[in-house]
Amino acid sequence: MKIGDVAKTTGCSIQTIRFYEKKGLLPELKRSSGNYRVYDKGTIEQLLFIKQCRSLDMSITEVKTLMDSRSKPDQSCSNINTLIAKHLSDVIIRIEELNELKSSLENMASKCDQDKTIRDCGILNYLHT
Amino acid sequence: MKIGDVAKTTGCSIQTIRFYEKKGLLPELKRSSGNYRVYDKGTIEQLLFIKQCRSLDMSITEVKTLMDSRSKPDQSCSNINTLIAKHLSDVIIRIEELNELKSSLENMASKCDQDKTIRDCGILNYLHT
DNA sequence: ATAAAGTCTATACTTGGTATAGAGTCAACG
DNA sequence: CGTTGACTCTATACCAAGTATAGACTTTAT
Repeated sequence: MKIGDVAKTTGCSIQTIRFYEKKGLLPELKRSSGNYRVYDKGTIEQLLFIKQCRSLDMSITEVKTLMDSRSKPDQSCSNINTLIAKHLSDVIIRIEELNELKSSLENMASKCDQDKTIRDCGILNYLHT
Repeated sequence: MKIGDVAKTTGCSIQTIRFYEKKGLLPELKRSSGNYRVYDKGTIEQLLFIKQCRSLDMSITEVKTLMDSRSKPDQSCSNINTLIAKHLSDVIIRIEELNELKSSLENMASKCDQDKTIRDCGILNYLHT
């Protein structure tokens, strides 16, 4: 399988696949006689795993940690639980931040309507305070 | 006033102030004989304005738009209202995305507890699906 | 044989800063 | 007057997570 096929199958772009490889997320890959990357089913699974993690907003470092764990099947998975718990707590904190932001913006938006001049704009005056 | 004083007064770092200048947010500044940047009260106000906008998560481009508007006091402020409304709607969309993310993560976290091996980790198995 | 499509590497760009290196400036102290 | 220390200058590189090119090479199809 060549990189174009992999891109179609996984939905990752060609550049992204090469980018993940450079970041160390796709180990030990072979090259054809013409120096083309050669992929197998395993790589596709790995890419889908990465995609799944990324869709959950995990960083590449986090994904790498998870993938490294997979190669040590007899170890405890407590660090994985911890990683996910930390990630979840980060998301919750971010939601709270954004909710406060939303209130501020709504408050500010209410200070003005469309039909004023810049000079009298309630939003700009609010920001200028 | 030199850049260090401005940094202390505004709470922006020295590098950040120079960065904003390079981005065109701090116009027409003077230099001392020794080529030091010289600031006045106006610049401080401008920096606080930028800081306020950034604390509302506006992009530098958005801030620039607002600052450019301030120099045309007789124009309508409708584009400012539009800018803020768009920004608010982006924030709301992001909150919704993060709430879905949170549900997914909670669901995934519930698939496992701390005391399993990597092989049997409910989280990894969930992600691998 | 040649043209088109695919792939290769290397590099630059994005956002909003942060962090150096190496050089120059300024004030104070002896 | 010299020199030390604090401050500032420019230029450059770095972060995340890709995206987008240029220019060269390989493979495929006609």
